[in-house]
Amino acid sequence: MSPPLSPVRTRNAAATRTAILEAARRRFAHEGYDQTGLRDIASDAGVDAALISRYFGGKEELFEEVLTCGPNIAEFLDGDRDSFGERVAQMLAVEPMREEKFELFLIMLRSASSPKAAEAIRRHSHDAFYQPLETWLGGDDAAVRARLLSCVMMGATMNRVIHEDYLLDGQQRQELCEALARTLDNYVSGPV
Amino acid sequence: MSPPLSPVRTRNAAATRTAILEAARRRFAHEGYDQTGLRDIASDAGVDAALISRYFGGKEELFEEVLTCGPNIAEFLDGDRDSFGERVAQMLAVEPMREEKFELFLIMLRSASSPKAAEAIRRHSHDAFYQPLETWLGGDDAAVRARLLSCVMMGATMNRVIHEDYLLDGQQRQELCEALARTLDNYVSGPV
DNA sequence: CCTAGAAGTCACCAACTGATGACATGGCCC
DNA sequence: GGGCCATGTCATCAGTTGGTGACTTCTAGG
Repeated sequence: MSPPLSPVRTRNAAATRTAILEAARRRFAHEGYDQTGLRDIASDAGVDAALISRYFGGKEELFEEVLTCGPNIAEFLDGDRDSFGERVAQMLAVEPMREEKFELFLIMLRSASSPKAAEAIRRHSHDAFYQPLETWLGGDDAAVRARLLSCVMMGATMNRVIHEDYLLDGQQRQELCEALARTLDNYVSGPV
Repeated sequence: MSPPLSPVRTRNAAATRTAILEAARRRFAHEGYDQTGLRDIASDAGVDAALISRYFGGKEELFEEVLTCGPNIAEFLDGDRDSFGERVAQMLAVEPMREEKFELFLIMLRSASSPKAAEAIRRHSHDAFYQPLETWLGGDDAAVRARLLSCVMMGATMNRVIHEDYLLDGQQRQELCEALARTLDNYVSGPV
């Protein structure tokens, strides 16, 4: 599927670990937990599959490690508060989905139905998404606002995953982006 | 998992087909395509697993049949246009998720990551969700409005699936419901 | 009552998965 | 240079899955 990430790597445990983690993250994001086999990850990382179980304990532990060492919501929270909606909407509706920013969403969406992965996702999506978002929002109804934001972000990603944007042309995507931005900004600072 | 749906059924092909379809729909909705085995469905339907392949051709064909014979968006489109937001938001945020109305969403969310099921989902979600919704909305920007509605509906369902509502209490859920209703109604008839 | 064929069951297959223990190999320190 | 241990590979296992063909059993029609 992918070219090897670290072409030169000679018996360097740390580098091998990283290569496995990166390969796993990409696989989990683009195919989901169930559809990703240890042999796939190993092949991408240029490593024998047995090594993964030895390094991480097993597939589930690898998945947890991928979640905890990966990107989180902080990226979206950086920057001007007033342009939050526009920044996020741009990513959700316009930017190509292969972006790394998407990986967290994709992993959650594509793996949430696997019982083995569900608990890790639930925990991580709370700790590395909801909680920071809620704190960033502040105020009494931060929890509800965070949920509303999450609904739109998740739903927009889900729709792109299912339909791969076949249904909307560039113009419509632009309109979608603007509408999403308004909704998001409203959830951030408007009346709930 | 579930009690047999048709306790008395003696060599009645049509009834057996229906029993299999119902069992499959529930399984696919609550566990997803990958996690559901033909043996699980057969067990729920009180039938031998071999019968499923013989009746439907295979798991993929069964899945397609479940989608096409199941509920669609029409249920949400019935009733007063002005109360659309409230009705849908009520379902999304308040009503128990075991409701049959949810099954279409759950099937899509929980099975979208399976390549075998993805194409059927894409097609069905277009034919039995987007298209009717777009027609119902009407107007030049119906496609964009349909997408916006879909984002919120999908996202809200996704969040409930992941977090099972642990994060919100009754009061917050009520606030969430009202906010969702406003957003949905705005997408239906407000300025996009 | 009896048989033909539908309805349902059983045993089994090949493919795949995650995992494990035995083995090979290369780099580092003395 | 030589041995040791971390690093990596190989063969293989047990479990599960979807699928298939041969078999049994029950019902309907004569």
